[in-house]
Amino acid sequence: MRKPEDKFNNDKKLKLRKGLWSPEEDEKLMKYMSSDGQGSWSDIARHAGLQRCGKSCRLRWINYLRPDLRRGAFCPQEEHLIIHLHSILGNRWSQIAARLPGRTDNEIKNFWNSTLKKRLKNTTVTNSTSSSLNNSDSASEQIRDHVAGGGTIFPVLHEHVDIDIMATTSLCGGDASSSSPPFTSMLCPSMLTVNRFDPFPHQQLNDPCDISGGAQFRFHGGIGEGLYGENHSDMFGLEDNNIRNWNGESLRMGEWDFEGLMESSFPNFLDFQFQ
DNA sequence: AAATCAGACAACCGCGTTAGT
DNA sequence: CACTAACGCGGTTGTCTGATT
Repeated sequence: MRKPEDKFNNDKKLKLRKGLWSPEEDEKLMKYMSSDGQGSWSDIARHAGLQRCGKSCRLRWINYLRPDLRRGAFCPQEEHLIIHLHSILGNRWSQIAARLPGRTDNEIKNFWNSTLKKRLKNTTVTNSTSSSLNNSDSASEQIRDHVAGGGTIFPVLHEHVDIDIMATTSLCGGDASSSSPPFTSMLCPSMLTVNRFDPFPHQQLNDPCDISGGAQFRFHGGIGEGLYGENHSDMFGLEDNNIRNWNGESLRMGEWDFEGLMESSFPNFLDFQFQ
């Protein structure tokens, strides 16, 4: 046992709040995390004066209050990255989130289920009238199968890629040559070998693509220019034999099963040519 | 203007894993 | 080694909000 239950747990049994967080609760948690943010989550919940279980506090912090969160709409680049990562990793949202700076697994999961899945399904239906799509994940499964078989996702997705690349310029602002790169530069090989990403990238970047002032990342136009400015920090979190998630924690549980696949699939990704 | 619907997002729940005793 | 609290993840549900009728 990590820590014996103490008298506090008798108190907490009175009643724990559930449901949406109030601004006051947010403030309490924020204040506590910024000053004494240590210990187990149940400790934090108690000491911050919250009538919440530790689990709820953890979730609130990770998904909403964390200062390094990048909030707002997903950039087209992020969308493409999610699609590709999902094609490789499946519903391993935490692993996908670990490669998208400032995004949470919950956010990505919601985005996938509410937006991308439908869009991909439509695209796939449009592109392959011969195949039937009976279950809700068939679009991503088709993509995954395709990637696993050595292909790229682009034959399936090229229609909306064209659209999104067009949209990139207006959505992300800045000059199109630097902030709206084609995929070939977005996924340049250097991204696969450089440093793991900085957990607080907003401290060193000023990105026109940023929407809300949270964590940021940028895409440069040229091969050899990496992400995260001068650092070439790796949004894919690949470095040596160590990988960390967005909280800076080491990943566990067979995640390396996917890293090889990740690396081997990205060169295929680069085969794509814009029309 | 009110009712309904759909999409997006926030939060909870259950389960597997980790780690301390 | 067994037990158990804490943690982390993915699936699911609940709530809110804007669009449509």
